[in-house]
Amino acid sequence: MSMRRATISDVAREAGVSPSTASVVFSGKTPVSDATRRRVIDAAAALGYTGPDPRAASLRRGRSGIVGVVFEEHLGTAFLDPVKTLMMDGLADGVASLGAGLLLLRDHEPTGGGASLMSAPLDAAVLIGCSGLLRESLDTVRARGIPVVVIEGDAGDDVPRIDLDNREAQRQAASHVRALGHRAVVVVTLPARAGWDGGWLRDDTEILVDVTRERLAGAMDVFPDAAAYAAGASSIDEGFAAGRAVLADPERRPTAVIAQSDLLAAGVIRAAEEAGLRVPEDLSVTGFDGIVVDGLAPYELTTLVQPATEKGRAAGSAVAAMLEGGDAASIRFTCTFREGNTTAPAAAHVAGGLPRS
Amino acid sequence: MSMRRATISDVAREAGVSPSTASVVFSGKTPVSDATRRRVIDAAAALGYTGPDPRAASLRRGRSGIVGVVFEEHLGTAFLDPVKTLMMDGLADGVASLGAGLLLLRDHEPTGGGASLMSAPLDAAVLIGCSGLLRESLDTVRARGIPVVVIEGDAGDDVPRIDLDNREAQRQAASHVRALGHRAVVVVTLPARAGWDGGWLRDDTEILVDVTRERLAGAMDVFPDAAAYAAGASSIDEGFAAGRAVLADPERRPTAVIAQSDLLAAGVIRAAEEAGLRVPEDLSVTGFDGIVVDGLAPYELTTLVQPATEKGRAAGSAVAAMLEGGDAASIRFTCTFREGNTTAPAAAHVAGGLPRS
DNA sequence: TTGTAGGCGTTATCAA
DNA sequence: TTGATAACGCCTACAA
Repeated sequence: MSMRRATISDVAREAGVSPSTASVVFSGKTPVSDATRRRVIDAAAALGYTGPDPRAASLRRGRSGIVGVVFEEHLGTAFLDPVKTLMMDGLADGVASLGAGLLLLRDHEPTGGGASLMSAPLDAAVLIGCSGLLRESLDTVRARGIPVVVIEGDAGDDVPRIDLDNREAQRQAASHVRALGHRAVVVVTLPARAGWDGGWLRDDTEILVDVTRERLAGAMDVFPDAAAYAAGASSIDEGFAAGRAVLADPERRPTAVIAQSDLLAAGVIRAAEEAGLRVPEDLSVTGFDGIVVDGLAPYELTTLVQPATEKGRAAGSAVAAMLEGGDAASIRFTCTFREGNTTAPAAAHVAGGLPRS
Repeated sequence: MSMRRATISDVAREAGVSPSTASVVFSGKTPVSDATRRRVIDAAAALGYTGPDPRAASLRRGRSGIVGVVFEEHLGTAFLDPVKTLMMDGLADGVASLGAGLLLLRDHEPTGGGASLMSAPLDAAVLIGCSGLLRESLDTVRARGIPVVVIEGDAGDDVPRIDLDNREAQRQAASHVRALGHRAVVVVTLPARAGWDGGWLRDDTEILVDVTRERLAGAMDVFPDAAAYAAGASSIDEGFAAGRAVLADPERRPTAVIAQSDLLAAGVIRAAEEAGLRVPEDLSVTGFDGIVVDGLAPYELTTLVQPATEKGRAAGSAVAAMLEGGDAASIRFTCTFREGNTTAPAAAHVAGGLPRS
């Protein structure tokens, strides 16, 4: 029973046609007479042939139909973030139009053995994030001559990027908060760098994560003196911890918190509730992302809606364009400000000074 | 500048050795003298050759180093579930030892064009879930003669499965609840089938999802008369909705809710808070999964901890075993009961009858 | 330790 | 509409 699998030649022979004709029946690239097609199909069925071997096809065509997606974290960590999850969906769509699938890759292969950027049969690669490892991954991919797109990362000039107007968007939310009369404002930011544990940002703290820096700059454009607390990750729990820290001292409580993600904002709201503060009456909170935060109802965050799915789709399209031989331009997406029920005018009596960090 | 990429033959020629020698330098499968190696490496560098073309190598070897993971939903939906996310991590580990990567596949290709089970260069496939489509996917894969493993799904006898002792585990939690004196208990279950919108289960409701059915059976073993409300999905929001429905009528309120997932349990707790009930004093709640529910602190769910990462890793190992030519046995994992602070003895005065659904 | 030879299964090209 | 031919780039017996 150890007979080898049927090949297209076997099918052709069985059907009494040439291999090229049989091939064409499966690829549909050239007209074939109905009678011939029938014979080939039947022969295939008889032999249990289920179609061309993708490996051979990809060698011949020079395409594997696979796009690598490189994460800098554990897959588990990456997918906990709804924004990335949405991006993946968009990306899946984007490359599907190209007839490709997504291969998950970690840029820091733990076991050393796994499929890697070096050895996977990729047509193209999408890099996500902005760590130092990205640099390395980028070099690998480019050495292989594979088209690459970077989402949310600084990759040098000749690599198309998919970006967001982080600073402008955040400035918009901050302006909204300011227009409501808030003066005592604290920013709760995303991590300052990989391995960050949470804590107040000082003037000399180096912020290595682009997104964090840009959004913070946007907030500072409006509130130059605002203190900023960088959370350990983008999650409700970390937001909660940050919120506790920010609201710890009743004397120095802000009347508004600008959070750099919806999850962080949700955590801050929890912390406010714990401290006996009402949102938005006693504390206004803004988020960033515009995702659905599971379990946050009945709050609707005042936030910046980013087109996460679109970003993924755009990356897919960019990759597709490059594979067609074209040049993919970088794209900068715009966030949309959405007012929810977590911001309200500042109560006059609580306006007070805040410490500069 | 449109010169074709260098091949291993080019490198060999440049280095003054034969192609096979050059090949061996890259694969390391055979000893090569240092001098030769040097020459080959240098030649490669000079030509910008970055290693064997994975497409050609995979044809020759008959292995692509790619394992397909088939989901029955949108990727976004799938990854919102922390359990799946953990499984993916385990799976990534499991197949890495095999030198493979994970290719994301949706069993219901929306655009029709994308990489599919039919055409992707897979060495093996892992199917997750238990819908009707699984059947179809399974047939496709097996027709191709590709090793396959099913996680949490009924796949017929000769397909290795990775399973959980759902019924026994749930029975254990139910027993705990019963030992605490609860008699008025409602089960909040996972969806009864794809497309389920949430609602009470009646005796004649057909439950098409294995996990739902098994866990429910476990609860019914202990509380044969318990009513059951099937949520629309495993999320806090759906749990909240279910909780509202379950707690709606003060006259018929249960003293304990057995939820089939931690996310659902978290939602039920929210609903309880909303209804002015204290957990666990007025209402005991149990979950299932043992994940970290972001934002649930300070509650610690009484729950069944399932080895999600292990499940993924086991699937990876099973696949690896099959690729080695061996037979992979099905594995059944066991959950561990963990008591948190969301269950407490039933208060005597609220013991009351519950309607049978 | 190195080289030779043959084929992995397909498909693009061109001619019939 | 069909068929012959020639790669695609690599790897592995096996021989030297």
